[in-house]
Amino acid sequence: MKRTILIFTTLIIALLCLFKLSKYAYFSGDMSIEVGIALIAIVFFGTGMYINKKEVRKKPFSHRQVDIKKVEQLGLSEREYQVLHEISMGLSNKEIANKLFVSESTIKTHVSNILVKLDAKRRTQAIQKAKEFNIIPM
Amino acid sequence: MKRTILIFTTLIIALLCLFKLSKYAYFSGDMSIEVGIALIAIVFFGTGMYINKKEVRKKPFSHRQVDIKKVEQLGLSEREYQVLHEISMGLSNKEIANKLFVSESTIKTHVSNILVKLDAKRRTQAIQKAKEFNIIPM
DNA sequence: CGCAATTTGGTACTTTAGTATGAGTCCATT
DNA sequence: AATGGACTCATACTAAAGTACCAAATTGCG
Repeated sequence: MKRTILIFTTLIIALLCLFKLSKYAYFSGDMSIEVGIALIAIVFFGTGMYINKKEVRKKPFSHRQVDIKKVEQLGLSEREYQVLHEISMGLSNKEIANKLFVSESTIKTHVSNILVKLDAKRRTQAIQKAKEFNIIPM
Repeated sequence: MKRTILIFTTLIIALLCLFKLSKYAYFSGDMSIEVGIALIAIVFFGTGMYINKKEVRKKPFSHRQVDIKKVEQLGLSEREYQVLHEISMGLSNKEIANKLFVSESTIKTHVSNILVKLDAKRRTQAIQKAKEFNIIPM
């Protein structure tokens, strides 16, 4: 964060310098104006990308953590979320049923509800969506 | 990639418009010049951050690259790897068939071979194993 | 060229997945 | 006590997925 402030300060100073320089440059031809604008555009474009990349690098795993809020937002219950997790581990309905000590029918019901809530047609698509929503650990 | 080109085209057009506008604005006061430059700076700064964020989102696990050696090691053919990728995207056999312009039978054959080679019982387990082997982008 | 691997496609079959519907239990809130 | 949500389970059904086996076309390579 300190770094961002520093970069911004430097940028503002650079901008002010450009203002001063531009006052002299404006009357030395039309080309320099356009070149100047293009330069500013490129510099700020690059800076924007640079700062963003820095931010992402700082927290490379933050967006990969489980987003509990998203789970609530989707209306997934505790049990449904459990089942979703087991699905993502590649288990069949029967295997999940054995693991959670319930019948396969129950798992089927849960899976159907999960598919509706995640707006998925198949369990594989549910895995993909869950990944996108960051609600399963990858 | 197409999107990036589109955004850049729009930006260039916007820039050219600004050039035209600036020619009239330059002589209507000193403030407008600085405001104009600041605007360009902000717009390009924002665009830079936006595009970068998009790119990062597209390949959030770029540092965990696809292990091509592992693909060969597992004996997965080019086509099989393609199909595996589509499976991981949550597509059904029929959807994959349509996407790759082949019959569903062909996809079934590929899937069966994939499951044997990955030692998986289901396609969901194949996805899980593929993740472990780092042979699909996560 | 000829061989091997890949890719494609089919049929017939079994298994798993998913839908629809209904219903009983438990538990917290009103 | 009643209502609603979550969890459970069942039946009956349809739709995918997956297996087994076979076979033809294609492609890459020595």
